[in-house]
Amino acid sequence: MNFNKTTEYSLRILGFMSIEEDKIYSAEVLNENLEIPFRYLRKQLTKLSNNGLLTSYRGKSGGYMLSKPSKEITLWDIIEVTEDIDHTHQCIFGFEDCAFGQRCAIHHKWEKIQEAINEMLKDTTLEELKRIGPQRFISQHNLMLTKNV
Amino acid sequence: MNFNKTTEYSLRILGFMSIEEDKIYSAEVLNENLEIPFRYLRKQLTKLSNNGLLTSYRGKSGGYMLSKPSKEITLWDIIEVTEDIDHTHQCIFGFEDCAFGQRCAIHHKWEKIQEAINEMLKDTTLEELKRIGPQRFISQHNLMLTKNV
DNA sequence: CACAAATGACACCTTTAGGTATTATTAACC
DNA sequence: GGTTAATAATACCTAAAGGTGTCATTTGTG
Repeated sequence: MNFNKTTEYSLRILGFMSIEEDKIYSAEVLNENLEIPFRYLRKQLTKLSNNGLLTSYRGKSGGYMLSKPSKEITLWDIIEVTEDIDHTHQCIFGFEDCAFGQRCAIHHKWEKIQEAINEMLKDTTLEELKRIGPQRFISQHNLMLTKNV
Repeated sequence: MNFNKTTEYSLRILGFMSIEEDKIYSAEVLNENLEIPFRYLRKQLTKLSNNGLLTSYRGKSGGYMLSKPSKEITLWDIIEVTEDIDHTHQCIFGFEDCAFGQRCAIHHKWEKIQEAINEMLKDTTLEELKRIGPQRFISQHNLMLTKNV
């Protein structure tokens, strides 16, 4: 009952980038601030670009920037890219025809929760994540660095 | 954002068994009624037994039975066996220290949903699943059989 | 134009969840 | 007690998610 690592990473990346949303961030910089394996981070960034969440700038002094104002990017938008299953209507038993056919006994309960989740995801924008503040992310990194001192 | 197959299967198994909760069901019978690969089903059943949700009877005319009245087994009990992560307090960003340390901006929203889920899981017992009725499960199977006619 | 510093594409490796196969053990029933 | 029909244990296989490595392409700048 949680999101996969790819979603987690994407939320972290975009959350961090929304702190200064007009800035171009290189993969290098993101790697220094977020705890995500460098190659995988790179892969993710290209994916997020290809799916229109980021604009990428190639060549020297290139990098990535949010493609839209942070307040126009919802968590839902992000998750649509990173989780490929349809999570709007799913039967807790995993029966194919449950969502639209015969309902299982606890379907209504489960549906209510799904709706609450979806609503939350659609209502929450990256703007809201700014409040995390840079120190939130950076502290993680420093923690690792200071260990080596 | 959903449960793994193992959880799904377990809910299906126990849901089906709660229809006639005093009956002993063999793996064979369960396999005829639920769409779960036989070997994997067997494995699951042993696991559910080892974790106290089912009582197993070995030898001829053996099988499995709910270890407690269905109204005393919650979905939570089941999920505790089948999903090994701690899903009570998790940061949507996957930061280790988020749950009890510095909170991320949307943590409270996420926490509310988690609580709703947990509450639902703890409140719902297998008793409630009886209402699915046998035809709910069996129809799935018949669907496959009739295809071959 | 050449070099350096960035991303893009694509193939490959690793770990884990999901699924199989085999052999051992148990217990009812003749 | 032997046979048969069930579960138990354990090891192995497979597919998909997570993670790496290499080389090509782009672009700012001396």
